[in-house]
Amino acid sequence: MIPLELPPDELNLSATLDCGQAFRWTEQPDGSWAGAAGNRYLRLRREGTRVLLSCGEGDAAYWRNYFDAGEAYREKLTRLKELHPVLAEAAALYPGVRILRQEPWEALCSFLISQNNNIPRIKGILGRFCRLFGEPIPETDEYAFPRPEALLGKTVEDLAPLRAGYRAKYLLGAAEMVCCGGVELAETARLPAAYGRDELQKLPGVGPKVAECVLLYGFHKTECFPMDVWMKRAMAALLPGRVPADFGEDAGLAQQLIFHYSRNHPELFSEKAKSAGVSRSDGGKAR
DNA sequence: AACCAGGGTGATG
DNA sequence: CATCACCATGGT
Repeated sequence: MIPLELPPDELNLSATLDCGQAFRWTEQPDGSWAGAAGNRYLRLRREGTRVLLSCGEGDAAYWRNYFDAGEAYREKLTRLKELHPVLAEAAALYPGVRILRQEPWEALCSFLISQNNNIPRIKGILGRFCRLFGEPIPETDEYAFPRPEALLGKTVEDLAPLRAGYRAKYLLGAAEMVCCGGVELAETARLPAAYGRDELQKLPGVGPKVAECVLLYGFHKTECFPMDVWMKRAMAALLPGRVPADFGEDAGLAQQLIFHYSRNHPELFSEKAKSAGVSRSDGGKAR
């Protein structure tokens, strides 16, 4: 057992592990969580001001980094609350949302699958992807996330059991370019986000939104701000006129808070609000 | 039976 | 540069 000293307002397990940034975690009947990242399996649970990790010392550093344990999110929230009342409300409702430090290739595949898809099915496809092409994780029923090399030479027919639909060819294309040239993930990690936006969008199936997700969740470029349909609705309805740059170096965390808030308040986006908000080109500033 | 789901692509004005 | 059908699949 590895204890992490992270009180609930520094790490909210459900809000972080089941909020659409990672897709391999499930809450257990007893309230604990189980899941995998990369080639590691983990069970964890909250106990008071600590989170207890069921793993050996050898994996402790990996998971500390994964949960971004070196960062004080309380201070980040304090800064974000100053920026807008809606952020203050969301931060008060959902303290402990963190930006996980996932591996770039895993994040890339995850958000390739995410396009025009829903979260339960994304989880299903990624689970089958790991089971089919990943190595078993010893002493567990889980499988490691497949390395891109595992896809070289595969065909869309080989990926048919995933039932990923037209997205299967995106996985194959990404593996090919990551392994054999065409896109530089190492440079993307080293250089500013602007480089990565261009670089990642060379990949088939990667547009602005997927690139932004991969940069934020896979490369921890914290100023990135993915704009999906929910975020567009939320911005128009709740923060009209604001743009991602307004949120600064932790825009990604602001995005996560707004996303969480809007998914938990669907009534804010009734049919009337939708048509009044999204389609308006003035950003909601008009009278 | 249509419509939607953390969009992207390619073809048209 | 804005819009639009289409893309596979599964759930309402």
